[in-house]
Amino acid sequence: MLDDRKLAVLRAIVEDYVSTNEPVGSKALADRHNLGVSPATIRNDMAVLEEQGYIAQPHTSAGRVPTDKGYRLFVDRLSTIKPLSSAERRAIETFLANTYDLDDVVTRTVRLLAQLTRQVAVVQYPSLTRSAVRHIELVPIASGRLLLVIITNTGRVEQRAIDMPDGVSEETIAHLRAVLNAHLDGCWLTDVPGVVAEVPDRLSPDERPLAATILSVLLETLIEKHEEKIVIAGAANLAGADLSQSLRDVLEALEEQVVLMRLLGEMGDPAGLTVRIGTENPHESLFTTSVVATGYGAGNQAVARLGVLGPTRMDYPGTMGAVRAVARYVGQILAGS
Amino acid sequence: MLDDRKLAVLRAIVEDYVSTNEPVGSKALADRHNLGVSPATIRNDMAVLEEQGYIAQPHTSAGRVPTDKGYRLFVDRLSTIKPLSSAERRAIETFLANTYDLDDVVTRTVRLLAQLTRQVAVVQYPSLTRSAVRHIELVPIASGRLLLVIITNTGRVEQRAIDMPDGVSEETIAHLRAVLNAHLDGCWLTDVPGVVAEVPDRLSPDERPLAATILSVLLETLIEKHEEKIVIAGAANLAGADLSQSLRDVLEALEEQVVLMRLLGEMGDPAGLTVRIGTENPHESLFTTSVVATGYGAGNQAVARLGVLGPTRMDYPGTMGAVRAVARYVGQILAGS
DNA sequence: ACTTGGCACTCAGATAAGTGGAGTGCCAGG
DNA sequence: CCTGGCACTCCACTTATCTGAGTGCCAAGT
Repeated sequence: MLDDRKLAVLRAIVEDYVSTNEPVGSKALADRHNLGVSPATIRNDMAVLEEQGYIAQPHTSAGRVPTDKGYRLFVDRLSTIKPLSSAERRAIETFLANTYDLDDVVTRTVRLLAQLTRQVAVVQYPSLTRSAVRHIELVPIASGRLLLVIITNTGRVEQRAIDMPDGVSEETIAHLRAVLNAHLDGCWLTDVPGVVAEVPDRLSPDERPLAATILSVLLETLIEKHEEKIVIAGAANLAGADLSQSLRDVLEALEEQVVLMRLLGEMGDPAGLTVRIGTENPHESLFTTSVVATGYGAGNQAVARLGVLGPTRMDYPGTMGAVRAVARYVGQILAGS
Repeated sequence: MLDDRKLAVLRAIVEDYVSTNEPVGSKALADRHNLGVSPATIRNDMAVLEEQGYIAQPHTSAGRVPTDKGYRLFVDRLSTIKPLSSAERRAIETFLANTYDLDDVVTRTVRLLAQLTRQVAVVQYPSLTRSAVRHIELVPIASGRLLLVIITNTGRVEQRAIDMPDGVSEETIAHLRAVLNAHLDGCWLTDVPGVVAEVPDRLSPDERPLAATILSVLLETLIEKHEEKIVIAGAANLAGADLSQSLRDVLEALEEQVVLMRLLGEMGDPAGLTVRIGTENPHESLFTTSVVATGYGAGNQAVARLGVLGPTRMDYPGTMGAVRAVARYVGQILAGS
């Protein structure tokens, strides 16, 4: 129902509007792109596109602007992901070279993405589910509290403080530590719940209450809290873009962990790029923004997501290229360290 | 040179301007505050205040607006820190109750401050210098790397990955771990450098290269990196305030660790409240903002700083009250856990 | 059946002009 | 030293007018 030329017109409208930020008219289109037809013909095509809901005019007798539906079609069928320039590749490499640890990788990645796309970058910490327990440490700290530290083979460290009943001896703690490590060392996180269930059998009755507390905290930390941490950068880039929605709402949404989680999206297609446009977003404050996200992780195992958020009027091919490239590169780094 | 009434006029101008965000004129002043004199008299006083640089008019025949110098005088001599309402006190307590660990305390504190003051809150992680080493862990992770984990008695956990030469045995690592803990357990961080210097003597020659690497990373982590981490919240609150400076610049400044550090200020007067107004700030992007900061820490030992940033047109007494109250409360929590 | 030039029409945004009113400075009298 | 009065200034707001980019539609051309 949309012939090739109409699609070409839509593509041209999206491209022009993205680059100029002004409603684009039939004459301008005919001039800038050599579509081989006159403005009048383009007007007819635009009328059809508008009727189908792909474009709209801000007011009578202004040019056309793509709708969310128009961007969607553009992304799905009319654009090819733009590979990075060599300068950009070099930027990635220098930015991510010589990373120390996971925190370091994540922090640099989010800044890199923000800088590369000139938008707001969002990076989720790699999930723990693909990693294994490397070591568990129990350390008494002041005033009847115990610090539980879990170290994984991906270099991630989780910590939680636990209230401890009075009169627990150093020996008890040492024993618990030994037992926990004996059972859990090398254990895949996905197997932890099963293994944990067996632990109490190896303990003397008076150790069990404390052990129960520790184990429940341990499970909670590893299983439930395992995907919560998200980091953002480049909020300043929102100031330039004119969100019709009040900027404040968007900034507020970005400070809510919960919203951020949903924004990166369920891991439906972990590896592939996800693009969510305008009202496709899960939160009303983000109806004038688009999100380009993808999974990433060591090798090709996607264990977390990263992406960028910007106005719906964004350079999709470029942004998608940058997101994909960064995800791949970070994957290599995670695999190699 | 400024008699009492002129000071009262200045105070009234600041208060009115802060609450209305509009230049305040002589008539409005006479109406809203009972200064006991006529608008004409106030006009004369205002002329003097303007000549001295405490207030200014945006244009002829508009009301007056306080200058940075005017705010400074107001803060120094004309205002008393406003104690919190009981509702606010309750908010603090519920917000900070049942905190798990240091991360938790800091995260909640920064959000609390942002919410309480409706401005941007900035919290620096407590410095390590007042704490002692509780435990040191060495954990081999994938591909020739070693994870150094340092746990302090304040519940803080630091981690760094270290490249390891090939062929280091588990026993070597275990021995190093034992030696390190034997020497450093309970050691005040300020004493660490001295103690570290002695360690190599207790090691066999083939352990020394690796040990040297570990020790240098350890020193670096504890001593140099110890004040870097800063957390902010409430950036959305900037959207409401109309910074004459482009909002973008301020947001950008807030993403720079370095700027944030200088913004909280040198620990000149660690305990007291510091107020930095407009051009007193260290960074040009922040010339239209003010910062209210203070030191905080377990007990009355100030080991880090926290504060808020907002437009120069801010409610100084209220903000100062909130900052001071939060700092005190966090101090109690840190001392008690 | 599609394309094209022509033409009347619409409407947001810019420019110009007019008006109201808040606020000032200054002066002369209490 | 304070006060009321008065002339003056100038921003902010409203109204009026104009312009031009862009459209929709139609009739003629291919």
